[in-house]
Amino acid sequence: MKITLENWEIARVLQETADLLEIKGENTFKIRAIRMAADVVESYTESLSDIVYRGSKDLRDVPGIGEGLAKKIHEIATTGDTAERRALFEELPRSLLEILKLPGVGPKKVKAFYDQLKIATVDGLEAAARAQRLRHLPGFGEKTETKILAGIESYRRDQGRYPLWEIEPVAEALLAHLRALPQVQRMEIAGSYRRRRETVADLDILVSCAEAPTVMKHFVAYRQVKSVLLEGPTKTTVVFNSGLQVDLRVVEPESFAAALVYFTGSKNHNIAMRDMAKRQDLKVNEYGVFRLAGANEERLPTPSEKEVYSLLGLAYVPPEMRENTGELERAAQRQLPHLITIKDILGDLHMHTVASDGKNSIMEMAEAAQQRGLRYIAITDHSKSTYVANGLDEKRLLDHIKAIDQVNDTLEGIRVLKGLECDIRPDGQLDIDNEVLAQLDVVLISIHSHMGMPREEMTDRILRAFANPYAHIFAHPTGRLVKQRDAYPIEMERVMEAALHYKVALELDAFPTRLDLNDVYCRMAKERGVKLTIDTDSHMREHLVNVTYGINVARRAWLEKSDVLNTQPVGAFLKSLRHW
DNA sequence: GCCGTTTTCGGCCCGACTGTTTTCAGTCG
Repeated sequence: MKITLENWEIARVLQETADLLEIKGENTFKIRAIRMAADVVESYTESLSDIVYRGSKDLRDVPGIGEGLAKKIHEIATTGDTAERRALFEELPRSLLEILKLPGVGPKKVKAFYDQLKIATVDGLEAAARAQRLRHLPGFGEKTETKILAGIESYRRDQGRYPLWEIEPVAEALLAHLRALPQVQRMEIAGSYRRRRETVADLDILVSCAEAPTVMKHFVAYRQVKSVLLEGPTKTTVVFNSGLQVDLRVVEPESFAAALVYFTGSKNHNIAMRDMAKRQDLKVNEYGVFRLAGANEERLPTPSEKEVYSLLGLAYVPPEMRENTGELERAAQRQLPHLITIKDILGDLHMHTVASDGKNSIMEMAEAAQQRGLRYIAITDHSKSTYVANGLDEKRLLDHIKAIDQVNDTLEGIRVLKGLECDIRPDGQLDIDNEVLAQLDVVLISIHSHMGMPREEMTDRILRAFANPYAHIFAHPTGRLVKQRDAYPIEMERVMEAALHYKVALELDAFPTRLDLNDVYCRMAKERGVKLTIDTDSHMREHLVNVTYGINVARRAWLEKSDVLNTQPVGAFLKSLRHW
């Protein structure tokens, strides 16, 4: 039977294999190779399942994948698992993987607990620690026992990764606290926060200051700090009352740029960059760039991040691109894309009013958009199938069209387009008559019901909707909600092919809980020549600011102005619908 | 297990901090 796995599902099997091999004590470089391959798979913009079934490409052409991993991936794509992983699970209980997730517990400790005390679960470990049985193991002591109990507590309370939009105000407040110190020269939030990932696991704060101890003291005294995990002369780690972990690193001013590159990461970007440095007899670390000459090393000046990259023969790489997904090769060839910015967005094509489930009138939304500098918007209330949102039927929609015309008659400087967010019924038909759709400027189509359909049926349903000549833009294409709801299963390769065929644009819905399409799929669309739109899906005028979260995703997907339809003036934009 | 202007074997990024150690292994990022 043919099974279809998304790339992230294949990546997870590989990561688990790596975890198990690590507990077994296998060669660390082999493990690293598997983890690297898993990361490559997860961000790969072609379906590996598809490649395997079609035989359309040699997996060994993918960077980081050679003979062995190509075989493993083939096996996973066709059977869902590997014989190797099954054998490992015969030997080591699955629950060990959970122990491995505990902070401060790595593969060596997991192995020691299991081999010497037969501990296989987090509960078992907790009981052993409470009974003071861990301290007798060689290399362990009383403090380790205490730390493990604390680690278990934080793991149980841990909410994992936090959405970026939730963390931003927390981060800003902390920066304000630190900025109050006159000794602080430069300060930046680095890590995945700066790379603008949709969620972050912790905050990495970088400060340049000649008096590190003063900054550390001030940091630890912050009112949100609940406990201190590590405290050294240059690095301190604390946990906030909310459970968020925050790292502070203090460096000398001359090292700030190199440290910023290092702490922004990602890890794989750093590894690849340092590897490139080594080939040029250079060394890169968080203190600077050094030229190696025999036993001596000469420190090269790095006043800015741009200099750090430049010394390695690279163009400056924007933080959002630093994921080791090909950006370094492009930087070496001076062929980095010119990433889209918020200023490029001239229109917003997805918003609701009091006519369906919005909080403001057409006029209020238009005025708010105009204040933000937009040149056009589309009012796209729900259609009748979304009855929980008071969706419009044909008659109410026709009245709404008239109301939009009236706003256009009275408002200068912004154009309000007549639109609809039209439901795709389970059979793939749109739920509003074509003769009414024909009177609209912009028709979004989207799925709000029957999300549990099997992958193939769901894909067929979407493709039938694309065939409707009045469908312009497929809104929030996967239906996922960040950390709340997985995407409904679809065959993304087929959806993209059809989008290109019918010239239906795909939406990047910037609403912070959606961010749909995500970064990997947006990049996939760009590579296939499928156009996107970036819209806020606003339900009140205050939501219009959320476009910035869409820009975050777009930049991570390497999108340029030309990839996004609503960067065009309104006339060109309207002509481009179904004709890009 | 991957990879190649040191190539098909022998390398594989680099450093901070902790706890248990008398010089370092484990963990983390």
